[in-house]
Amino acid sequence: MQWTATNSEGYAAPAALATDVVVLTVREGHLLALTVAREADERALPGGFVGIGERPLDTAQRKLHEKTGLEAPYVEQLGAFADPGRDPRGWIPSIAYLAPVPPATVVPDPSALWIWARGDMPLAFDHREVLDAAVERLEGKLWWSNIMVGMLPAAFTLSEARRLYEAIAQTRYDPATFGRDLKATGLIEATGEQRATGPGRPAAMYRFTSNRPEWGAGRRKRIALA
Amino acid sequence: MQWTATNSEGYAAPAALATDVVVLTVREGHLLALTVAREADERALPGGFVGIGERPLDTAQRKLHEKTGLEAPYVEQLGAFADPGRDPRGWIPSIAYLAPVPPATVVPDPSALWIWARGDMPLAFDHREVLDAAVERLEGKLWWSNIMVGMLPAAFTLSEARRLYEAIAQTRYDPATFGRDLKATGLIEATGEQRATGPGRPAAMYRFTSNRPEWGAGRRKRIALA
DNA sequence: GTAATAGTGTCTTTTAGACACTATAGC
DNA sequence: GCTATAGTGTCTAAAAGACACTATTAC
Repeated sequence: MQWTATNSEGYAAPAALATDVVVLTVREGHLLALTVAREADERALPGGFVGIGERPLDTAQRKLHEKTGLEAPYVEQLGAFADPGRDPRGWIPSIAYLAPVPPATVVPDPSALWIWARGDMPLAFDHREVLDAAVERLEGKLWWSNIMVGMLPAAFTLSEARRLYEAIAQTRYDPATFGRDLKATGLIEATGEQRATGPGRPAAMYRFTSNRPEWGAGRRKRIALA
Repeated sequence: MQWTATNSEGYAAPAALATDVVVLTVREGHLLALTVAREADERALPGGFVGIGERPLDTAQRKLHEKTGLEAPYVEQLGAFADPGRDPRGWIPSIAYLAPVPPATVVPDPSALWIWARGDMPLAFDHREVLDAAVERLEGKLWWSNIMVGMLPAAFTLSEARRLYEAIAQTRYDPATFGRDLKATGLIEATGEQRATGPGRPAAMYRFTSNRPEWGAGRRKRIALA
């Protein structure tokens, strides 16, 4: 039995408006996406229904907070997914969001599971399509925007950034060139702090200058082809 | 009085799902957007409601056909606009689409009016925001994708293409460099035909190799800053 | 001292911009 | 011939990649 809705003008209306959040991070060189259990052997992206009078972005941020405890990170809209049949419960368009989060993020939800974002694990609804779009968006904006402001800690070293960028672009960057080019985007600044972890010269720390979606000066970087 | 809807589970639901289409073209060096009359002194982007069981992209293409008689051109999703209050009629999320069309396009609708896309004419709903997003998308993808396949005729000369690219990027391109770089995207091919218009050597004709959204090899091109 | 990580300088390759030059048309 | 548009070749400038070298830490 499907959910249905009729509006006050007498026409069929969507049964609800959903949001889905693609929470991405990198661990051990792999790009991971957060999934939650749905039914037997079926996993889905975290998400929920938009309440009446609620901004869909707020719904997405609320869901992100519930799942990860994270407050601030970067969230950007990926697009609408609204083809008929995408949700077996009825006519439920979904607005998908992309939220990169730091590798250290702990997810309290016991049903949560990080999966390989580039794998082929089947997902509920049209969530595989949504996830693929999210990966493509992250790759495409990597060197052109501050999209990584959500995945890097508030202050980070260039080595730390380089490891994340390498995992996303699926390539290796020369440390010297990487630092030069990331600074050249104009999106980061030195904090003045330093951090030493074990042996070796302490590394200078940097931060992104903005949390809101911004475009950088842009350098072209090679992304490994599938 | 606002439209409302309640679903079969007893919860408030969106009153409808809309699509809005940003139809863009270039005339006399200016980027233009198609608007239609709505109420007294108020203009809006063309659009309409998604029917139950209909793909929103099909709704957008249907509306494009009704307004311009155009069948094939490139249509890509811009995103969802669904903040509360965007439509005075009630809770009506909209999925916006971007459709570049050829300069020669004739719009049969007598209420249709081309406005300067970069102007500041106020529009109904949140359509100014939608239009601004469309312009930014077109600028951003200009040199990286086949997004111009909709705005150029099926076969075009490099000069013809250059004039459109210049209007969108708001800059001047060296004819030699322009041709070299457009070919280098790998997105166009020679048709083998030639066309002479008045004096001067006849120009070779080219076409895009695909009508579906594609990414090119990509060259960086400067976009004039606002 | 050695090993490990961070950071600088600079040479080479690739890409983009500028512009002189050639080609083919109408008149 | 002259003018107008199309197209080629090549020099220069800017950006990206490679890599040698220096710097600062733990041990």
